[in-house]
Amino acid sequence: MGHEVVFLIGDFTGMIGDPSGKSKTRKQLTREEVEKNAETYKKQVFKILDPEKTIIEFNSKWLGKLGSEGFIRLASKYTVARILERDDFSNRLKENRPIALHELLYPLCQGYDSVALKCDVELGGTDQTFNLLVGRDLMREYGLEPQVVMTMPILEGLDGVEKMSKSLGNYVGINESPKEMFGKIMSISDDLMFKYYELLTDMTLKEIEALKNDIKEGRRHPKDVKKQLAKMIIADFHSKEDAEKAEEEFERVFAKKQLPDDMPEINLQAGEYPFARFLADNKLAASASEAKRLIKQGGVSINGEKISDPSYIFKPEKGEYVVKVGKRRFAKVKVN
RNA sequence: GGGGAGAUUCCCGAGCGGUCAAAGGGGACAGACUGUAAAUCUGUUGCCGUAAGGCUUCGGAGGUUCGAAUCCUCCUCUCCCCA
Repeated sequence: MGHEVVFLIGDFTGMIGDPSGKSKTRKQLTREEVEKNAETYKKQVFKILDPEKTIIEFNSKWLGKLGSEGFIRLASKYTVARILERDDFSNRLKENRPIALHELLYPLCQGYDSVALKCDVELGGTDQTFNLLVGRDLMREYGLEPQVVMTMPILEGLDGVEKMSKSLGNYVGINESPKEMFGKIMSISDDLMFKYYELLTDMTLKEIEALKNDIKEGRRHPKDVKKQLAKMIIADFHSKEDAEKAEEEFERVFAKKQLPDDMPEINLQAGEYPFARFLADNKLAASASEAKRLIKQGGVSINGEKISDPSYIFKPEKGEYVVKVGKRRFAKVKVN
């Protein structure tokens, strides 16, 4: 329809921190952090968007120029009452939690982006509805045709509760290895899997419905359907071959309990090592204390043999050992 | 400007001079079960140490005390009420 796609990186607004859905004041990012993030965003979007047809913009370009005067003028276009309509603000107010003044400015800044870009349409998650609508109001104030707002459902994270986000640690990263992706997707619940089908694949709702029925009537096993999901997603971000490989690897390691084909290697001299210390030093456990706990709980093995003594002394001789910690931490120990 | 309440381990939150590395819940991790599912059950959850034990932690800095998360002083931050 002759639209241009602009992928906007909020490098300026990032310094405020989006208060959306947050119950507390968000940590402000420094210039450097924001710039570093921006680089990784670029890398990630082009896995999906066509670089030829996408313009990347940074909102510091116009917001940075606004200056104190410009900011005051911008702030004069909106009222406190209207800003406070926002759920997270009014909730925080009600519950006597702090709201810093700059947070109130966030929606205005984001709205001003639409003014600066003279947007026709802005897309965002449903959690962005308020901010997107402020954009419309501001456009009107600045004598522009208000943009059309399109929102999409929020993708839940692996826990199935919170929205998927890096800071919550419940995410699958676009840049992650096929292997990681596969594992993470396989660990979601069956219910959540359909949501992922909806939001992350090109399958129609009808097809997904059919899938649900197949499972319900026993024609397909949920595990296979989930594997198919994982493969589809990996094919999008990596390739079909990578997806196949990830599946094989997964089957080998978890279904057949064999070893992964690439393990981090640890080189060692023959000798005696307090085992817990050894695990901590090689990052297989956060600390020696934690390593001891894991051993006590039966989560640690050498060459498939469970170690149960927390004060075990590891006495490797020349050769190779496979150390397994928990379900998914492996290391190959090479001893000279 | 005046008055009041508060800051506790990853998060929420109890504790109010020794029995506190600190209840309880959440999260996370491990084990059982399984489909590495989810749910459930059990356990673990500051660091060092083979252990005995030691060390550091309760907003920050001092102080009182044989002994402080707990008492005092100052500081920082947050919330409420009045102006």
